[in-house]
Amino acid sequence: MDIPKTYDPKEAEQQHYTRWEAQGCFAPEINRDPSAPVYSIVIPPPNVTGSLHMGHALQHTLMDVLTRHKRMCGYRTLWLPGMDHAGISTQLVVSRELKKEGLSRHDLGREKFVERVWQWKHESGGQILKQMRREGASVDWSRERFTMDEGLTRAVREVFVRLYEEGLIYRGKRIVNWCPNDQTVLSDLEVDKTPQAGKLYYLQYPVKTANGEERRVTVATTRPETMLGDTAVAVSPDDERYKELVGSTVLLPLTSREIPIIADEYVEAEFGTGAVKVTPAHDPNDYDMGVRHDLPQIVVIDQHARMTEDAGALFAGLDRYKARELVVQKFEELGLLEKVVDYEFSISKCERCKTVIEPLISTQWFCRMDELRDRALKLMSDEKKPRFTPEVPYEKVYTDWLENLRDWTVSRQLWWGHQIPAWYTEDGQVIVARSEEEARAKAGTGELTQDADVLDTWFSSWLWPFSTLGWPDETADLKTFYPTSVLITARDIIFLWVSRMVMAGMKFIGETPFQDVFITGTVLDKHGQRMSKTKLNGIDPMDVFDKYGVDATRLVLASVGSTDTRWNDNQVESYRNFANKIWNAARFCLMNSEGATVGKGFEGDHDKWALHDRWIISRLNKTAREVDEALTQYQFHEAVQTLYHFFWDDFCDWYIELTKAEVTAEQSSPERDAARSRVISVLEQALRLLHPFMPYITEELWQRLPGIDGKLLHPAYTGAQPTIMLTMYPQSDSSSIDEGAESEMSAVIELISRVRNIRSELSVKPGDRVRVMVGASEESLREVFAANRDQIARLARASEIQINERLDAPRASARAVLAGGAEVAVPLEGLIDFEQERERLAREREKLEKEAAKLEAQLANPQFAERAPAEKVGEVKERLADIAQRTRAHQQMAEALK
RNA sequence: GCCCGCUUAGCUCAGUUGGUAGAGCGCUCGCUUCACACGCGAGAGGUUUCGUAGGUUCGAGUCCUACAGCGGGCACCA
Repeated sequence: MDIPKTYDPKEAEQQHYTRWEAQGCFAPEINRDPSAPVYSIVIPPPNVTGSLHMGHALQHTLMDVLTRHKRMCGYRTLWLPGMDHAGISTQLVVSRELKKEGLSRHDLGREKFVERVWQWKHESGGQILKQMRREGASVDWSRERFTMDEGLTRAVREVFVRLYEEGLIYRGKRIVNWCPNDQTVLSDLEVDKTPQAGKLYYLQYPVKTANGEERRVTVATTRPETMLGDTAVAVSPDDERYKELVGSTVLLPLTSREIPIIADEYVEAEFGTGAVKVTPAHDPNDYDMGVRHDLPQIVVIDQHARMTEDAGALFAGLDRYKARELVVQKFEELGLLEKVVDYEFSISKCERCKTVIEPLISTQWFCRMDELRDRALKLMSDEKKPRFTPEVPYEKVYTDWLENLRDWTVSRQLWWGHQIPAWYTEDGQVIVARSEEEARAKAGTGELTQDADVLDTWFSSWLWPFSTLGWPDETADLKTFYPTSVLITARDIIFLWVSRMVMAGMKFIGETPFQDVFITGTVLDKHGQRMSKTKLNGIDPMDVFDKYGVDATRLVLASVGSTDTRWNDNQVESYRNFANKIWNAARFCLMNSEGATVGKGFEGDHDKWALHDRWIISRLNKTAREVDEALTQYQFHEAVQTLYHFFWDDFCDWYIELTKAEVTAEQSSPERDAARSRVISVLEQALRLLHPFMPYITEELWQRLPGIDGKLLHPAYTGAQPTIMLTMYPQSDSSSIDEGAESEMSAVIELISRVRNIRSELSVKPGDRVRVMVGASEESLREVFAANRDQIARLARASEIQINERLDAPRASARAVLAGGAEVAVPLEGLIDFEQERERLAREREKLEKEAAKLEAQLANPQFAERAPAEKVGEVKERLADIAQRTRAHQQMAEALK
């Protein structure tokens, strides 16, 4: 048998994925059971411009673990992949490419530019999907979707038309977030507020008084250039200082305008000077005030962030920052600049290009959210859907945000995206329709111009859970896979995406798009910083795959789950070692596989099996149960820990060692065949348990096991090519969980450990065999030790094991106490240093005494005995009795040394 | 300003109905024992202890209150 000593992940990672894919293992159609339950997940569509980062790898790992697990449990499983067209990002990427050729998108024109984007998409887009194959993601590629696909575009138009017809979508003139660089409007969610050090300018406006008396009102601003568009000065209605001025006017410097002083609740008397300049055309709060007081809106900054004609001849055409300097300079010359102070404030920047946002009044399309919002909130309050994991804090974050939701700006001044299905007649009539033909029919004329804007990228994403399944058609996929089972995503798109999907799902299907929402943690760098492109502190998952293997990386990511975790190569290394351990355990089984058959060896009366066989089957079933429970509750870390310890501690450290003598016997025999079959069968079950987490190594090893064929597949997949991913996930059988075997095994393990401890502490040479004398008053315990005499001798490196009712060891023996009142002694004539041994025993006794003192204090408290449940009191008494027994034995041992 | 999370062994983190503090890495000692040195065996390490101070309870890492440090979200910012 030619198996390398070290597992090389690369080979397995190259082979199996293409085979799985080619054989259709990822598609739900592989399941032949018409009554099979359904499990479905839609991927959060990554941007077409994106490449794989740790956040994706984390989400994908969790989705794949769940999908593979359910598939092995016989579910009709769909994990649907796809991508988002990512309007602004993609347009930026392609524009940048054009720029290298000295062109702008305007040079090409809209049609050619969009063609160019599609070309880019085909050639360089979707790197991430290739990388997903390496991750082992078992997505159904036959159902891959893109938000600009024909079908999804149809869904977008359908939704737009329906919402428009219901009056939920409307066109209006409002103040919006404008990015002067990208030349488009942005929703509030696409704007980053970043703190910035700046200046606060105190400007004085002369008041026009009846008697010609000189009086000035001071206003403060961080944007002096906007004063050119001021149409009022506002003060608090309760402010005594200004009360008499309300109703009078000020002469706005640098302009020939006279503007009123108004009173508005928005102004806080205590803040700043208590007087606020009001620029309705360039500030959202001022806009609202302007509406309240019917103030004119004077636009002084245009879409390129340059000053308009209305800003006055002196300023027209200037950049906003140049204009700022000039305004300040002019105020200074006029003696109206009171002071300039340093000031820290938040500034709104475009999420994509980081340009400072300019609030502008503009005509855009909006979606009214109150009705949609109320339905989502009701779903949460009445039915607690969707169920968030972790529930704290995300359920509250979600509902709080919904409660304060405002209308959604859905139009964007871009070329890449879903063009708004609205047409205008020559006389300005608006026709909203599913197609141009429909629009012509509605308008009764062919002379139509389509709205030039496109829809916000999220306007297609919010339909993703059903548009990908064929909606608005009543497709079989929609009926089968909607609602999806769970959504796994990052917390930063709960508002942008998760909440909107719930609203769209309720509105158009009448049902929540997913039962559960699992929010992943964030993978941070080793200093606890977020990984980001600008900080260059990101760790590329592909590099980690190359270095440690995909399976090891997946275990780390599964352990991350929902907690923020600092990335640490040590952890991947430890799981790389685990993969190697699995490899070598299998290597051992395969080197001793002659005569073995997977699935055999555990025949006959369970009670007659050897202890270690009953024990490992019990451990296997408990592990299956715990993994199942952990996954049901999305406790991925728990599942990984359980599997790790089952495989390494129970299976490798104990089961293989306990059976080694039988398995490696030189003479072939039915007993040897059976022992070999048992160990390889347990291995096979363990590989199945591990498969959702470690798809590659488990498949690689499973394929090598003797006797692998289609018969091992889950009944739902009968007829498929043999692969571990279509076997049945081990189900816990409570009748195989044998507490008796587990406690007997603990006694054996404890005995071996105590002898090993003595050997090590007293520096017995590893090769030296020792005599082990056991004294146990309980007959059943003596029987357990006797039945496992050979294994104990082997693992404790003993020449013989003497088992008696009472311990009768030579004076020169090292001793230890076991549970159940048993004792063990290792005669070490000539080796033992009496003083050293007394000290060792004293140390152990000290530990016992400490624990006993603690328990005694607890029992001595009358309140405890009175109020604690009898079961707990009994437990403490039992433990104390055990310690007392051990302490007595210790005293006798110390006596024996004298 | 409002809301939330985190603070447990040197490091990274588990600890889900309150009931004997755990893992991996690192460290110490001993081993090339015929699957594996990416390994095997043994051990130290948390001041009666889980950021600090109180409280509830027979009993608190776990529940409550306040505070501190770190991190996150939202709002405002003339």
